[in-house]
Amino acid sequence: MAQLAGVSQATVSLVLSARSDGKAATISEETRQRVLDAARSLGYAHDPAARRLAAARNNLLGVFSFTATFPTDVQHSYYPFLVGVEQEAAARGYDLVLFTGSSSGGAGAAGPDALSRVRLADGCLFLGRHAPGAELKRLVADGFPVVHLGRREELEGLAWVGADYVSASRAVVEHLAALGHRRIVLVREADDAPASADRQRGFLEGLAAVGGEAGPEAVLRCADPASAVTAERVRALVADGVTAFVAEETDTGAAWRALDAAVREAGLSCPGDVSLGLLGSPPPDLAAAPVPTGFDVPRHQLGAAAVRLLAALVAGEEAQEPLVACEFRTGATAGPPGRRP
Amino acid sequence: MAQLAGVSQATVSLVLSARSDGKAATISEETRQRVLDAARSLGYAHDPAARRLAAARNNLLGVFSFTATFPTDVQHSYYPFLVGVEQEAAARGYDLVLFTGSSSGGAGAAGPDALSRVRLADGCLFLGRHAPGAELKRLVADGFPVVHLGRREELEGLAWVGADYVSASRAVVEHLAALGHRRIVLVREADDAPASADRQRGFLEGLAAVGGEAGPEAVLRCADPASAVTAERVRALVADGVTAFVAEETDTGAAWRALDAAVREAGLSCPGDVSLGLLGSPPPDLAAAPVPTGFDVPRHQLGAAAVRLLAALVAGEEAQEPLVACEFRTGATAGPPGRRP
DNA sequence: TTGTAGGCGTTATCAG
DNA sequence: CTGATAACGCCTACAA
Repeated sequence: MAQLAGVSQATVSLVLSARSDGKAATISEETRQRVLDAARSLGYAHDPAARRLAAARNNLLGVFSFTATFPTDVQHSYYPFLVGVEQEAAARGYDLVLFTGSSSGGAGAAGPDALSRVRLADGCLFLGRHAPGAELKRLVADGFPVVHLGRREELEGLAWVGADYVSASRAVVEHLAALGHRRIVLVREADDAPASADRQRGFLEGLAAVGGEAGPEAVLRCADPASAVTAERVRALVADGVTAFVAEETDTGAAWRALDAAVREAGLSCPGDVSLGLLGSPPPDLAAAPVPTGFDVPRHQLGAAAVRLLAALVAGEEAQEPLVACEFRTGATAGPPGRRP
Repeated sequence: MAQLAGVSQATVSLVLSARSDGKAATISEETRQRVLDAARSLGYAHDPAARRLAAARNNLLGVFSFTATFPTDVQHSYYPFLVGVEQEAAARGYDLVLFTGSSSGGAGAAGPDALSRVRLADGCLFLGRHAPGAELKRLVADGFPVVHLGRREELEGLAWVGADYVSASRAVVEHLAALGHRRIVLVREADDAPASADRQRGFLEGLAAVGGEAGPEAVLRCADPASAVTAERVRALVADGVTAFVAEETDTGAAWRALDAAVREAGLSCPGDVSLGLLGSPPPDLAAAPVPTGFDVPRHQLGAAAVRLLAALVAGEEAQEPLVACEFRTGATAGPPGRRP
């Protein structure tokens, strides 16, 4: 302890914690310097564990992901989010501690106290849709600041930030409508993720707003897009008056892949005969193809927004707007409706 | 606290810490179950901070990198190492805590206690060559388990793991020699990194071992490879009897780039007229080119080895072999010496 | 086998 | 303005 070197005992706490604090006048300059010198010569530093134990702040923000943080398969990693998280945290003077969920490989990860270690930090950010509700609930019930990255409304009181898929999807439809399209079909997968539901909702809203036909036949919900969305199917729909298709983005990109393949196989030219929209970003392996009209999820900004919210919670402030706007991408797959064959 | 639910008070500590411990006979099965049940129903879990403060283990391994952990420029990130680190940590039942060095953007990062927060964990792994010696020294002096990823012998008592560049470089030279080369030139940059020194040493050792000419003219040390290694230079050397070149790998890949460009510009065919070796892996943007004869740094394994060493230190065991072997890559840029023009 | 007491390093409260 | 003192939650003897 530094008090041995100086003369005081827990006065050191005052001078050390009030480093750049506002209330600096509470201690005499002399002892202050004495303490500072002693601390420096001893190479003294706070013990973060003790500091936190004593109900103080750590200046640490936790990040917990339920899949491996550094997957060998770099495909669906949270890297882009984490970039934003790290930048915003740095900007706000917070340090990051990343808890890897996959660690303790099946042992601790599954255990009931898998999440307890996040209490090392002042608050924690959760990534991934597999966050166990019960544990999160307990955390927020204990008053521990928690933010979930991704819409999560089932859990009462759980703060979250998410992309505004509804508005973004709607904007894509409106863009198509502005080009003259009225009969537009959404291709989506069968699984019921909030992100899918949001996109469909935005799609239907957009359709309704522009006076398009928003009946149930406007959405193609298929368990296996590859086999459901065939060339004949597309040809038939086009013959029936459909002039544009939009696909939802998923991990696999199955809907977009199927749509793309079917149109190509049907011998339809893309911006010419039919217009295509993608409710999200194309899978990396299709990035070389003509860039799809659609929108990009602002992953960096989402990460940053999550950190902002978490910082607010830690500081005891109120939550702000959880939705982050997506960025419209003009792309090259949408044009005026082709003449019906 | 769980004692309210059960009947005991710190007995809970015994049963909870002896979870899968060897000495299980120290507590009666009945109270044990009672405590366990109470803990489960209350959702109780250790407070990691308190646990650590009480001189116990956390089961947390720290990772500290001095550059951004998630750089926007994905070029020189530690990602490949971290993959290995995460896997090995998971395999050993450790959880990972990643401290981002760049956070606290210039404020806390530079502060004297920037490293103090790693004490939250049972030990810490340091990545990057900018680790401040003084702070590391203090950490090891305090008996805190520390492992540095990358050779670091100047700091007495600092444990480290690194790639065996010497042997790997030597192997490349010996491969060339086996093909018949005797006059080989090393192109390296001027800056004095341990990794560069190691490669040069291995190069010279190899040359000496095969009876090649290992004089000082065998290594081209240039501040700016691009301007120093020109087509004429290469042509002159070849005319003088040099049949093979090797370049060191660096962040920028400048040496290899320069060599590659110069040879091409000199109108020399690569496996035909001259053989080329790369002491490391090619930069990503040159990965499409014919794969260079050389070696790959086993980044995953390095990360894993670092975790193993750190775990050993935490457990109070002794350090093991710090060097990890690189993997020879046959490649397509080396063949028998061409006829001298 | 279990409960009791002391201490880990820090902050917060409250007298001097 | 400063110095005691009591938590914070847990662990490790030691005593019952």
